[in-house]
Amino acid sequence: MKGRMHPDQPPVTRYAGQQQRPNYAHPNSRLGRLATVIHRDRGEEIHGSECSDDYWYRVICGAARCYIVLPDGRRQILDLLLPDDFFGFSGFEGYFYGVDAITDNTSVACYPRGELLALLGDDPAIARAVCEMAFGATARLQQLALILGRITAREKVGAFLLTIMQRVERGNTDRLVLPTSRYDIADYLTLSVETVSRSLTELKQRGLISLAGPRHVQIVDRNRLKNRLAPDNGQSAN
Amino acid sequence: MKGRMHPDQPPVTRYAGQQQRPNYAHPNSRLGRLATVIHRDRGEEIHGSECSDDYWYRVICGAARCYIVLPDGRRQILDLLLPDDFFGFSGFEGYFYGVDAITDNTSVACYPRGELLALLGDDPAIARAVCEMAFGATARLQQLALILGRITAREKVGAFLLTIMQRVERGNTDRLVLPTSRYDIADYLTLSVETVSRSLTELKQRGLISLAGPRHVQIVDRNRLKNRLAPDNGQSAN
DNA sequence: CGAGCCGTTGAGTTCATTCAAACAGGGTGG
DNA sequence: CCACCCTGTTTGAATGAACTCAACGGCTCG
Repeated sequence: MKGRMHPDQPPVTRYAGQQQRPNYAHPNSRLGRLATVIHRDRGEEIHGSECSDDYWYRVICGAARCYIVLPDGRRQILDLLLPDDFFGFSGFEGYFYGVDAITDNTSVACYPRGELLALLGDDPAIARAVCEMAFGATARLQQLALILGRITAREKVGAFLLTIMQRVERGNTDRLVLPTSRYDIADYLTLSVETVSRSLTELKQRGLISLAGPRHVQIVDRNRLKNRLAPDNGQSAN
Repeated sequence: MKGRMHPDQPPVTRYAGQQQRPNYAHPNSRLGRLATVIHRDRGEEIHGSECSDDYWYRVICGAARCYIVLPDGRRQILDLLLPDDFFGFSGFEGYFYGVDAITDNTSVACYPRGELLALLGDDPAIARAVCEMAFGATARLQQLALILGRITAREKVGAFLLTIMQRVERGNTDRLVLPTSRYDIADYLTLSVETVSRSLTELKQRGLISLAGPRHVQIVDRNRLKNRLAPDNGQSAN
């Protein structure tokens, strides 16, 4: 659990914002002084709902998963956080939720909710920065809802690959090193691990992607991956 | 299609924020002057992606649905907007999206994205208000992702009922008048209409809810509805 | 080497979907 | 008043897809 798990793990310094974003929260800014920075290796808990306060989280380097444990014991990952991504849980008092590192050497800034809210009214720059981070979180959640709304497992996995590729590689290339395990993908897409695995091999066999090791993905046919992965269902709903 | 659609529709003035929120955007405030207010009846389009600008939307009275049309023609509803709810699409350039009224006499304020962003740095009060609206949108999207993450259709429908009940009735009662049709529920939960209908009748037959007309729902057994609707799966995931 | 985790593949079952039909309610017009 | 249409909702039957259970290979680490 400690050392390198996969020799092909990506270097954790890669920049991964959705749009370009200012470099908020320098350690000596007002926002930065509010934060508690936590360093963790893969699989270790960064924060959980048993902590006394509610927090918002921002990944500094590495990657993290924000999840909720459902009443039936399953784990739903609500967000995958790459550097500069921001996330806060809202209205989940009854549930257990938490943030784990998914790569080694991950650093996360934790902002106490109340104090962060109190700062909003004081400083327009802070409010603006927080707004933009919140919009970034909203954008990722919209993407997740859209992916979860897909019908077939192949479509979900395909949309996941395209989305995560956009965030990790910023659209510069067709190759991707996944920061997530199959289990994390499954918990993110609400699929079983087996189905994720089967979908990936099927996408490979259809020539839409190619795999070089479990985490090295190359997009071969972007259009087919984006548009119609279901065999055939052309008619609209409603 | 014109007059009152359901005589039992709740008065549209009911307050429906997730947490208590200030009354932003009075028509004569800076934020209010930015807005274009649109009035629509049930089923009419409020705004769409063919419009020249990107907008953020806030429901003043009535109810609305924010949706995206997927490449396969299906419609995914990303948010149901009740009074004072705020929503903006992010990063869906390739897709068709829109906002429709789902009750008669619905009014929606449309804020042009660029101008709204420009205001953020100027006025801390505006930035704070926009922040809180964005957090509200984030909270609803998290709830949606959590609901979509459920396995069975019964669980999805049950979670939907509890969530929408919380938002419409604010937890004061066990009775609810749904603002949505079965079709809207289906597009929100990514289910077929038939499955939504079947799930509701099954929940009724199990004694978890009771139905008086298609839109009158009463929660009978809140705990069972919340916790385990699947027949039997006690073991934890992971 | 054995233990443990991750990933893949196979076989059988469950469950949501599609296709199809029927019913209820509102509205209109003969 | 009744026939008719249209929308929304419900129910039935059959198909198909993802799930569970199970097993195996690869890899790391102790």
